[in-house]
Amino acid sequence: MRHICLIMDTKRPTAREAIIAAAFEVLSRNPGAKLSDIAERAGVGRATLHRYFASRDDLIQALAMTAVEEMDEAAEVAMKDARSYSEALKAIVSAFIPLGDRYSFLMREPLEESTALAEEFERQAEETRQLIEKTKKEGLFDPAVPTDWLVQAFDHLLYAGWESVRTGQTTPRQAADLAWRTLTHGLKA
Amino acid sequence: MRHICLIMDTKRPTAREAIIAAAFEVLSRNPGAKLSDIAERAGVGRATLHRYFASRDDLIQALAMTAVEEMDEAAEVAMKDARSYSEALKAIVSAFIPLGDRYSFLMREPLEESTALAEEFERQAEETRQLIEKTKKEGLFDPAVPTDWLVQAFDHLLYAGWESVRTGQTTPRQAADLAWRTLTHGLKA
DNA sequence: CCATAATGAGACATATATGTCTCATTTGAG
DNA sequence: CTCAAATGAGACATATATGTCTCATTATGG
Repeated sequence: MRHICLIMDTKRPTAREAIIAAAFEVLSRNPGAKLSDIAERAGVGRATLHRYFASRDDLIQALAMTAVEEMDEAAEVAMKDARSYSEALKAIVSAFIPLGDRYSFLMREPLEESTALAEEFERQAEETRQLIEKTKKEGLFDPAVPTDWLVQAFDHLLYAGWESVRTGQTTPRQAADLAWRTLTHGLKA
Repeated sequence: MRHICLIMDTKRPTAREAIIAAAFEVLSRNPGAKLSDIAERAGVGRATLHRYFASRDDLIQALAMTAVEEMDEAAEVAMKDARSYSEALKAIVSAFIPLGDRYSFLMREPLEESTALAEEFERQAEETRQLIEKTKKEGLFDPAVPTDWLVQAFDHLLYAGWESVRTGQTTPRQAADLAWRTLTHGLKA
């Protein structure tokens, strides 16, 4: 019996996954959307949503966790065939830009406090930090520039890319190039 | 009689102004704070707050309008003795960085729709755009870089500076320098 | 000192999302 | 087919900020 349950846990195309997917869709368009909107979009009853996610915060937290996992995965794939840390960082920019329209609403949520999620955030931030440190040693960035600022600039230029794509000003590819150029060489003539 | 009223409108050290000041203080620490918290901080009753601002949205809108005005003023002062548009833009970065801790919560508010405020936003964005266009003609930026991206990068590096100051990573002066450097020359070695 | 306006305190009504619970129905495994 | 688990629909209770209103008190201008 148990092994069957385990299989079902792994391959469950509906319910929980459908709700998470619907939540991303709905909340990215309207961050204040009601749970009933999300349930409807997911094609499930509101009660079922509550069976999987006890509260709104629970759901938001699950979304954030999903985002972290997907970004981890995207980063890993992007770094796979990079020949240097600098190439890897650049590849990550390109890989993250298309994720913006799904995740950007999370920035407006008052997350925090949850230990499990906070740890993941911290870990991911630390990984970014260390990758940037390594690119510094490769000579990509001026060692005199604080790594903290590099992280801030990296993050916010990513957001700028998201916004740029969202408003139709650029394609994801263009946004990635512009963000990378800004970070490394700036925009001077 | 009327002239007296006019004078009172101009010099009113209490009530409305106190509420706005308190709202900035309270909301920048806790964006979801209750109106009663704001009223208390302002030293007025909740009813009085409602006499000046019919609804929460009204208050938020007034805060946004205040922010726009203060940024206009800060920009004007900063540009006063600039000898070029490029210098002016740089001065604006320095002038805006210290404003972050008061205004950043406004980014999380679902503003929009209000005609008067939306117009101000649009005007200010357009002014930034045109200033950047002029710095382009002075040779500060690569003409091949879309002005839209320059505006995005400008805004988001400003936010990066705000965050950097807020978390104590840098002083406002350092943040301004780093943001400017990133925008113009990037962070390469 | 007077009269008007502004204020504070608090009761009151409202709205609305949220979370809980029940029960009939459906689904899926054996 | 049978039964247990999952689900949907919807009633129900709850919580809480919000906005309104009243009235006694205070402040202020004349």
